[in-house]
Amino acid sequence: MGVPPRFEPVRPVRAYERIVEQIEDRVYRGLLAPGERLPSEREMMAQFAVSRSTVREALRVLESGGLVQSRPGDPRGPEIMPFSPAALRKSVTRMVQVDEVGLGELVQFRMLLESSANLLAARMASAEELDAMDEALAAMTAAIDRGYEEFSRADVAFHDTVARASRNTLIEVCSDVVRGVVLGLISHKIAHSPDQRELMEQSMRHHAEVLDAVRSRDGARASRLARETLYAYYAGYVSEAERPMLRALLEE
Amino acid sequence: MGVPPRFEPVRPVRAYERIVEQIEDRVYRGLLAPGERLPSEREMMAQFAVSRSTVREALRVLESGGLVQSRPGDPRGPEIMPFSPAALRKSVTRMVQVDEVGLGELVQFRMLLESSANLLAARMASAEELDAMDEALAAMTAAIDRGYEEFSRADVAFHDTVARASRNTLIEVCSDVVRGVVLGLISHKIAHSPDQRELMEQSMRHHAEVLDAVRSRDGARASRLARETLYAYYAGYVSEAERPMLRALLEE
DNA sequence: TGTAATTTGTTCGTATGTATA
DNA sequence: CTATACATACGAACAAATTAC
Repeated sequence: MGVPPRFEPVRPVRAYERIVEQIEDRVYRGLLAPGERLPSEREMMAQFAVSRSTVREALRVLESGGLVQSRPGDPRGPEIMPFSPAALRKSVTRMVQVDEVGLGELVQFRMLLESSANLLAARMASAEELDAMDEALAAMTAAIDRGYEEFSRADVAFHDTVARASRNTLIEVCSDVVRGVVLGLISHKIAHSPDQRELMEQSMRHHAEVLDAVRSRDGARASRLARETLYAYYAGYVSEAERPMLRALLEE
Repeated sequence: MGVPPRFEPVRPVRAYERIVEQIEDRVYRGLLAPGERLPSEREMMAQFAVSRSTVREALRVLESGGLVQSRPGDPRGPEIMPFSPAALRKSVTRMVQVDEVGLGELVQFRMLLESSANLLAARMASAEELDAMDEALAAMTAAIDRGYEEFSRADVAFHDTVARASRNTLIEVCSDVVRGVVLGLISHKIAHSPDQRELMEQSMRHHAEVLDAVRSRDGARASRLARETLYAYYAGYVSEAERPMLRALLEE
């Protein structure tokens, strides 16, 4: 009404960006599905009417986003890739690297993600998914004697199963990403911990409790257990200044 | 123990990737801060001992990740950029575009994010932040007469203030991203809604309630209000099949 | 199995428009 | 206003890798 219509600042659009847009658009519309192939660089050079360097810049950008993958000498052309959380993981990793976020915030975020995942899993999990959790828990138990590496893999599998049972892909993917970043920051500390075996046994008991709550369809308890367990595990690695932030999620 | 050590599959590392790694590494170590400049393409071509095209491919990848920005004719060279959630937003947008996640999951995720943001804001918000929320709410009230565009901007400002008060950058950024994607999917429906004015007034009342709960340091209430408000707003746009997923977050 | 054809990875040289000093 | 240095974009060429016959 009283607001004068204003123009937007323009940034020169480079040739390779137009190519990226066109290809992204086709993928989004489903006209180009994972597994299918893009034309060869020389073919695209002709279709887009640009030089090969320009085509290659576009391909490098698409590749860094995980949308395509090109391999030398492959006459079938660059491959359209299925979705992968790799790009998301890189973004979060960068936030951590440039000190935009610290370990405390990561753990806090993981607490709220897993808390929600457990709540939803308790409500939604199918019999098959409960069985899968059983298996994952058994794998954890068996892995205690085989070292932290193996135990960590089984632990990840358990959390993955629960997250998938939440029936929310965003929760699933974000949990995976944040868990990966947290482990990347402190897994070496755990791996060299003197009371490593006790940590694993304690973890196993906590996971058994979670599974029990999920199976009993007790979402509130499963949710609370997630927060408590994560706090018990990671609070020691978080600076004292950030610890009250984590406790805020416990006293609900 | 019994596990035979296995080799990892190798992917040929291309020249431009090594360049990207070196530059990313310097930025992560703080040796290259936002605002600083990279050498010119010709200079890098000499330092990395590669061709111009290779340097350019690396720069395009870094640019698509939001890490640097180069402009034609600028003799100071490509600029190191501060962190921006643009890359994160793009990843999430892609997940939505390829139908990996639907509106229901997005809204559910937003419910748990804002629920947590409100909970933490009630505990952590400073007097200045409470004042900022007051201002944002006043702006919303004033914007009701100026149309949905303006109201939406004020609404976003309010949520941003609350998210920032949570003192968790991940929550802040993810809320911003998911909110943007959701609005991108349905803002045109709201903009053409016949009972638009009533929606805005209702929204304003809900936000006033949230602010009251935050100011009273009543985290549980602020948290519950976030979930209820979002459900009341967006459930109508979500398919009936997905709606029970949202309700699961209400009955806690 | 080996060979030929095709493709990508990379380099080099050049022309053009643009921003800074 | 001019000179300089820059980024954008083009095109040709060679080596290495992959597929297919």
